[in-house]
Amino acid sequence: MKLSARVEYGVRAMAVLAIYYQTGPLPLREIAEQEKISLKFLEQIFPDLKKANLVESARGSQGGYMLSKSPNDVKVGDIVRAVEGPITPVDCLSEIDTKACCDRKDACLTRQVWEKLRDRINDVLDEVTLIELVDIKPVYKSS
Amino acid sequence: MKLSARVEYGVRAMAVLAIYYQTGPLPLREIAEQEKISLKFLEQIFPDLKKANLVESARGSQGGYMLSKSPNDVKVGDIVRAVEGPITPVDCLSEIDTKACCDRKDACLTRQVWEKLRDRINDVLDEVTLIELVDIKPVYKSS
DNA sequence: TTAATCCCGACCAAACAACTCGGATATCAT
DNA sequence: ATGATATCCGAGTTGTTTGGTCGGGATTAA
Repeated sequence: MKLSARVEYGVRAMAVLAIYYQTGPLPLREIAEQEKISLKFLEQIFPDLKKANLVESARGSQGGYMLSKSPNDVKVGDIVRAVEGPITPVDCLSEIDTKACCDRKDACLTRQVWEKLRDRINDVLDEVTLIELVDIKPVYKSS
Repeated sequence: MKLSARVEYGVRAMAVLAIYYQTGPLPLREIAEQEKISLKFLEQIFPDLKKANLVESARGSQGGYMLSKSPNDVKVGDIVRAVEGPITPVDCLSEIDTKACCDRKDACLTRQVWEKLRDRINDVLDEVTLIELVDIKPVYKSS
């Protein structure tokens, strides 16, 4: 039940883009520096975000990436699914890969739990948008 | 966001044990056959279930494993945590491993989502007990 | 033209997952 | 006692995944 570094970095990077929303394209180099993430690794992640229409890119000098819609409308779930693919706690649940499923589909005692789990995970991740990540300022302890 | 085969097998095995509750110890060989799981692999999983006091063992001939409490009282979450350890979507959240956490703990924008996610996952898994897995008979399609 | 940027594909080392193997030890039935 | 059947224990193995790196190509603003 771990998220990959890809996802973690993807969400962090998108949060940064949310902060710089509507200020023109932001180069990955900037994000990499701010978030201490390998530039080359970020370069691998962003094509996925682009395919999912979450970001737009501008090539060449002064180029970079920008959100393709308001931070309001970008759910964390969108990012996770874009970067890691559909969320399936067990392979058995993936629609495409029905052969990997247990043969006795109907009799499978555990299937229901994993379905419930999958749905709930998607729910939580879809409840939070980039706005919430960026807007709610953390409270610094005075002690 | 995948569960390991260990967990999947662990839950399936515990479901079998639930069916045979109070009929004496059931050898892993039986479970392995019924669920088509490698015996040797099961042997690796069960010590964890025992450490978590979910099962008791009887050694030697006529031995095997049995639930140490009623299927009512065994939550799927208990099994998952026993077999895979505490559920932490990102390392940053594990209490023990605070050094792995981002230095700027309070300022971390994404932490809140992962905390929420972790809590919800635990909630779902704790809502379902072995009884529900075993009691609710699946509906076979007539078509 | 040059520097910055996205884009693309290959490569790589370490970690992990999912087993397998070979026994040691305990216990019951005969 | 002696097997047969179990749990127990630790190490080895094999393939995949992860989390990167590396080198360069294509594009564009200054």
